[in-house]
Amino acid sequence: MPTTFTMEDLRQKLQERQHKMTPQRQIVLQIFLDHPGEHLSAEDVHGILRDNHSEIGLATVYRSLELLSDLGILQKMEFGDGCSRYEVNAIDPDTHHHHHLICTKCGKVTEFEDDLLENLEQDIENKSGFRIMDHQVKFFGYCKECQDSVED
Amino acid sequence: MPTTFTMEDLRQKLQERQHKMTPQRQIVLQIFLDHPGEHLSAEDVHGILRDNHSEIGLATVYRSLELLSDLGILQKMEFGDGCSRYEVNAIDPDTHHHHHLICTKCGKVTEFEDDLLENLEQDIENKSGFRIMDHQVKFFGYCKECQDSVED
DNA sequence: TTTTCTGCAAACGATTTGCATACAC
DNA sequence: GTGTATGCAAATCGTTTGCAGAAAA
Repeated sequence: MPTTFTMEDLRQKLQERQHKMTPQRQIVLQIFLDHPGEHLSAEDVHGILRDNHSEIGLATVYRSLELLSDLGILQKMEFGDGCSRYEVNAIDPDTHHHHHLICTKCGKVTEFEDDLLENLEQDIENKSGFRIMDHQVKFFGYCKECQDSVED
Repeated sequence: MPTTFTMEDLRQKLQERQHKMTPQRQIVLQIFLDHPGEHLSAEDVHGILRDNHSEIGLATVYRSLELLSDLGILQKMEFGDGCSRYEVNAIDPDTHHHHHLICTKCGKVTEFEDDLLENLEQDIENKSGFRIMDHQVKFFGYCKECQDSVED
């Protein structure tokens, strides 16, 4: 059982919505499969494509990122650096629960695997009547490396 | 004991950093005190000021919002609607832990009070060595009102 | 009076859009 | 063939910045 999306998943999800499987969309997805654990912006993707000598119009990159997000293949997120960033979702919607640790000094973003929020989600649904489909958690602080230089 | 910031806190924090107490900064803070539980953007604030006939240059609004955030009085956040939004922090850094429930259908953002993440934070610090200062949690799903119309 | 602020207008950078062409189905 | 996607350039929109005048300390 694959833990992440494949090109075949893309083809299938595109078909369901009468969208077309194009080389550009495949390439954009491939970039994310080739860069696990990274949080790529549209410019990042565009730059990687340029390096690969398989350039795609920036507007198409933006359109592909939005489409892949709509299809649930990518997850869109903001880390406060002025642009949207994306990463591949896990296929199982219950497994893609990792949190982001954002260092407010150096800006580095790392991940932390966890599923402790399951209980919390249930609790929130019960108390608020809100039907939760997904969540995003960001922790702000100082990464190991920056803690040394912080002692003020 | 006040649960939120006052004008006097602003004066004090500004002094500590040799910044000046200006009418504009007071007015911007006052807007937030007058609109508890709302998540105002720079444009929102600017619009409210216009309605109040106490207009302030938009650039100044942006500068005030950034300053107030730096002072820890406001909290900056993104809900994916293309602009930064702000709300007043609680004074006690341990009490300002409410989560945001974002309806992906109508876009409404509501709050949910909770402090269940304390344990989680400790756990993360132990396992990752990351020193956590703050966190933000967003839940995406359907609000009560939208659940009725979702049944697909 | 010295330094920091404000307001305006211009600059910016990320993202979106219109449109003619190219391509997937 | 038909409808959707691409690429380009122009437009948009939130936000930042330079600078001269205004105001706080």
